[in-house]
Amino acid sequence: MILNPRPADAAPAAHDRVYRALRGRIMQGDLPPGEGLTLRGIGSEYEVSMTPAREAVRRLVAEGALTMSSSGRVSTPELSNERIEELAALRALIEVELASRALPRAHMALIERMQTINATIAEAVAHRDAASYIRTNLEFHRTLYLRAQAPAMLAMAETVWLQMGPTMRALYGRLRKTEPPHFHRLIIAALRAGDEPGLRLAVRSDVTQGLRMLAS
Amino acid sequence: MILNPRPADAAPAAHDRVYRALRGRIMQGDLPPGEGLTLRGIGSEYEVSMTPAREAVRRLVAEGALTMSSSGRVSTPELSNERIEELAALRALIEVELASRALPRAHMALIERMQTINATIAEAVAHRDAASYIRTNLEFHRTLYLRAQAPAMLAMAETVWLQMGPTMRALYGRLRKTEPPHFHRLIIAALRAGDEPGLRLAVRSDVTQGLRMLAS
DNA sequence: TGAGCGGATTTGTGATCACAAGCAATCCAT
DNA sequence: ATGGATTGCTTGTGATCACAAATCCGCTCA
Repeated sequence: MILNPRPADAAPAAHDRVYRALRGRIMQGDLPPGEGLTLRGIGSEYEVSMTPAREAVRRLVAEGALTMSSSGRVSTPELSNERIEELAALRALIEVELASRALPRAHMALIERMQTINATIAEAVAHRDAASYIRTNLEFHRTLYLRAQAPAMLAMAETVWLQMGPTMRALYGRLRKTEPPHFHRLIIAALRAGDEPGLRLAVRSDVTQGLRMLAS
Repeated sequence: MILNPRPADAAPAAHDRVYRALRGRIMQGDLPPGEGLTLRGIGSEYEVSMTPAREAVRRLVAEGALTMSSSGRVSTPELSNERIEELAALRALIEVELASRALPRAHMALIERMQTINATIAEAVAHRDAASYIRTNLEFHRTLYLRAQAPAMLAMAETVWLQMGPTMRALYGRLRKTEPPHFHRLIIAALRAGDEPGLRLAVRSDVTQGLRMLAS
């Protein structure tokens, strides 16, 4: 019985390649809010026809990563403050639960890996590299949450990240921040200590800190 | 400035019509888990070509309402027990928050409407009408959550419902239940009393009761 | 100077087709 | 009679095209 008919080295489907490329760019804030996209433009950029471009866009719209006007034009979303607050609240709910579930499985090797990622984040902050900052920050969280063994929850969390991508870029770009992430150290400390309430608080604080930037 | 260029009475786009029809059938448990779907079959059923059928399916797959094998075949998902537990936990997290946000805005008219819906649910239970039960049960919850004024959260909750649709049908179908929903009365009572902790507990209990059916 | 208008262009939508891969029923050899 | 190869049908994918609607740009007229 063949379990995985598609070999790992096979060429991925065109629509999936386009989807992944666009998704990565959106999630790490490569595209500013309100950026317009056209099917023919995407198609020529990735050297495919309109069909796979349309499927990739449709999927991203379904995930909330792109918005579609009533006439079918697609663009990156421009989030209202209310929606940003909602998405931050969702992050807090879901990611606190993910962290809590990951805690009993978080061994030393994982914590050290997170510390390494955290060092990379500090570097990105020092170099004012917003894209690298966002990408590595998400990697920090994902590394922890993968241990929760909860794929549906992780997928939900990533969907929220995706929706906030363009806005995050705009927020961090306007910010003159030099200090490395404070709450990440608290997260790591709580993991070491096996301190579940402390971990929940640290994750919630880290996730909602963007809101404070917004309010200022 | 034209805010909504597409009049309300205009014919909706074909792919959207197909999407809505399939979504409704999946969410209310019309399709059993593991049911296979074909693009040409969907197309002929709704009298459209493969293109809109493909877009509707692609969107439902992105939302987790359908699964796609590595060869591209689509079917309703057969959820593992671990995934059902995850989805129930997500429902508990998100819907408790939605209920909590709706509480201060829940006026008498809303509570009475929910009681009316609850009566319809009792009828569905008495008639052993699983599809009507699921549909009306979701309407009960949605009526409350709409008051939370949190569209992103509501969308997330609906996505979870969608993923559980086929499985819910299978669960309720195998159940020999005659009593109307107990926790719905607790929800209504907590709303009347303005009792937030009680409301949170009642919603959490109602949402996770399916898990107990699964364990038995 | 600016608002309204008309045509040219861009853009999304849906249908159709060619193609390759999957799947199943069939047929043959042992 | 049974296990395995093979043939034919089914299915998803991607390209292309026609079409309608939206958008944009330049012009005109107040």
